[in-house]
Amino acid sequence: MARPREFDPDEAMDKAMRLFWDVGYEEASLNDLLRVMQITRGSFYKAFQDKNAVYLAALDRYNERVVSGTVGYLTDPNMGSGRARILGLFSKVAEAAHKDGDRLGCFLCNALVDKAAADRQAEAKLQAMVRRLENAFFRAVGELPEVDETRARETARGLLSAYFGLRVLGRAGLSREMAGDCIRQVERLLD
Amino acid sequence: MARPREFDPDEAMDKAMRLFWDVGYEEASLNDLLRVMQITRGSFYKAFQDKNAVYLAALDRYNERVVSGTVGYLTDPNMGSGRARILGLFSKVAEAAHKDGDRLGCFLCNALVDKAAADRQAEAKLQAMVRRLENAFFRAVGELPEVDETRARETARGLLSAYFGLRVLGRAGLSREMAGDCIRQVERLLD
DNA sequence: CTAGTTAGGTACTAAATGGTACCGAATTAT
DNA sequence: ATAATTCGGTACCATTTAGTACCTAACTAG
Repeated sequence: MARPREFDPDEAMDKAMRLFWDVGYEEASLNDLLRVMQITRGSFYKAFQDKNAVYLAALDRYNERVVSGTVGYLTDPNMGSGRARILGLFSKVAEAAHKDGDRLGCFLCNALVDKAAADRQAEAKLQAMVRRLENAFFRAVGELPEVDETRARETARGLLSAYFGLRVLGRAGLSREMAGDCIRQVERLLD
Repeated sequence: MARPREFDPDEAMDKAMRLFWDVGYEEASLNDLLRVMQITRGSFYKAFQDKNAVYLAALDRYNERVVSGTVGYLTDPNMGSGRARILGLFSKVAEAAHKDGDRLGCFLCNALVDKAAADRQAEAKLQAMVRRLENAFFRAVGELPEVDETRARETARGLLSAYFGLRVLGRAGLSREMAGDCIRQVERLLD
């Protein structure tokens, strides 16, 4: 009963997420957002609330799309042993650090560093994602032979920390050699 | 042969570094800087070049003061065995994450995430600091029994990644329990 | 065909941004 | 004392910021 939308809000949100992911909240100006989303101011404020709401939505989207993918991979018994899945994840992260000339890194990790303290809503979302990742590692580690619950939790947290560390080093432009070394250390945590 | 400065540029730079450290480059407005440095616009532009130059100087300062301190600790034979120094460093990091309600984290780590891609001068400084830390870990690891050069380099890089990981988790407000678990995993890398 | 409704586009606003100009104040060399 | 010089403070500047107002375009229900 009115004029239909000429853009796909879902696609636009996706572009917004990518921009926030890449450059963070402050560095992404509204004009930058409009450019990558390929919409104008009018459409933006009609379809969405404001910049901050879009940022929070981008975090949700990252959780639903990317984090869920990672959690799914880490906990999918069809993708090999727990050990293989963990190492596979780290290999993919290392590989991504080399393929993306953009050095995207991990939105969660980036956001933890540059937005964590500021926004309470964002912080809650970020902590939830951290917990999801930790629990996914925990489940994968649980499949290793001879690990009790306590040990599995410890290892999961060590892996989580190693994961973020690799992401940060990715932003520093780590060499293939260095990535390999980091992964070899992760391997040692699994023995 | 002129009016003397009424503030200590060194102290002011220190305050500037703290602010950049805490909130990053973009989030620290010039007014914020002037407030924490306790000087006015006139003094700022007389004593320093511009905001970006102060940021770069803050990175240098962090390198000279904090990174050098960490490197010194990691490589000082008077501070116990290589193993003890490494674990001591991680304990201090975990402790800092709890003492600072501010959740400062590590300026290097923060800057890698939110400024790395943007500024070429900053990036060079950051990569130099990363190398210094890696080499410090390498020297400490070299003191462990039964490690050859290759293995020491690998371990050093694993530790570097774990270090940044813990710093990121610190920004997420990690629990004391979680920090302990992460450190226990670091311990396993040293066996 | 028309009235009603919503989207798209743009001119605009108030506030904040980093940076400059320029003034008076404080000091020193003569 | 005075000239020279640098500092501290502030008014100002152009630009950019996120957000709003409002008009026209496009569509649908009747």
